[in-house]
Amino acid sequence: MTPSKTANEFILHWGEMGSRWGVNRTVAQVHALLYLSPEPLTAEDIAEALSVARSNVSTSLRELQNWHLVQATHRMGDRRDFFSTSHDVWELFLTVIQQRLEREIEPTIAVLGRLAAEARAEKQPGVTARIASMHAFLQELHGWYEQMKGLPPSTLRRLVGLGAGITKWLPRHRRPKEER
Amino acid sequence: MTPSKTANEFILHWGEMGSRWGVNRTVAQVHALLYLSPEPLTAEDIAEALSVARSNVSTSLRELQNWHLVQATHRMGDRRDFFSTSHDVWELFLTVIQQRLEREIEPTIAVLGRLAAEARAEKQPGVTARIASMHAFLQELHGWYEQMKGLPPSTLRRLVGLGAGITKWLPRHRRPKEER
DNA sequence: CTGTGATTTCTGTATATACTGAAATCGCAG
DNA sequence: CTGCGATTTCAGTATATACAGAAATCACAG
Repeated sequence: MTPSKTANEFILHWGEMGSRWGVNRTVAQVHALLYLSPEPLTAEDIAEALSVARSNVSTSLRELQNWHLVQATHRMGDRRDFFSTSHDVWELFLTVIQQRLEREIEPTIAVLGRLAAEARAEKQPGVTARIASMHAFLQELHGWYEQMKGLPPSTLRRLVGLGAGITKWLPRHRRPKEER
Repeated sequence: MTPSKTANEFILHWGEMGSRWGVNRTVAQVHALLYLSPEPLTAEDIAEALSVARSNVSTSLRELQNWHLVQATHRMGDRRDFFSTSHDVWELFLTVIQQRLEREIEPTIAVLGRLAAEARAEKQPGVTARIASMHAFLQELHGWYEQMKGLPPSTLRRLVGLGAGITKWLPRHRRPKEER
């Protein structure tokens, strides 16, 4: 299972991208390999294709499974695990967003809520205001995502396709409801 | 300029978040400190507040300036640089998005375009299709952003505020319940 | 020019993380 | 139970990156 030259370049680039976004290079490479592969691969296939230790692949696969990006499947009469990932880019994207929200954004929102209260108690109006702004911003973004993820994928794609064009369909600007 | 206990917690959390997203911890902390500070700070103020070497602050500030997140200002009769960042969270967010697009997504789109062509030339239909899907996806997302960034901030906020509610305004397309 | 404070650059070191290879564990067949 | 392939865990090592402190540079006042 030696990837072609092109596949290899893709995998290397993806690994590079991963590490820039806080994802372990090998983890990203494993995912890229599975994404390109037409059929599920064993851990050993992967180790060989990427020239990394078997144990390293094992860890990376577990990580990818925890992120719900990779699934293990089985074959009759074969005790090995076969790993695969979705080929639907939108699905992958939404999974990553979902996970990063759950693991990082939601806890951060909780912390900021607490810190805003603390700053208020400490009578630090400036700090309070800025922490609260950040808190409100993340909540807003989170709420937006929560609504979006409920939409059928086709609608989602359509919205992205429209781009700024959606403004055409909006009713004339009413004063936005400002809450405290 | 010793930050209060709450401010400190905010800064530490932000540093932690930064490193999860591929941003140097100190860089993120410096930005967090400036975000909370009511007025511009000197590099020395920052080094003291964060207990890091002056040189480290210098490097981090340069990085933040390259990202257009921090600006240097000056005061009459004072040779030192004073550094500040916007207190507008939306503005900060859009700046980060813009920069990451320019530095990472756009180059990636270019690479994927080339790789898709290569794979096609190599007669690898499966690989070609998957690289092309990824390429198309990133282009779509990029195009969407390009259109969105042209909108006035007020419209942008309004769209986020609407969330999935926008679908209510879309013409001629099957959607759950309700009619426009 | 010279001196001085501010700032940056540079080099070596520390630290966090990734990674390997070996050992331990698992799960099943015989 | 025993043996064996598959997988995971673990401990030590390697590597990449962050960081400190010293040296160099800069900018300007006198």
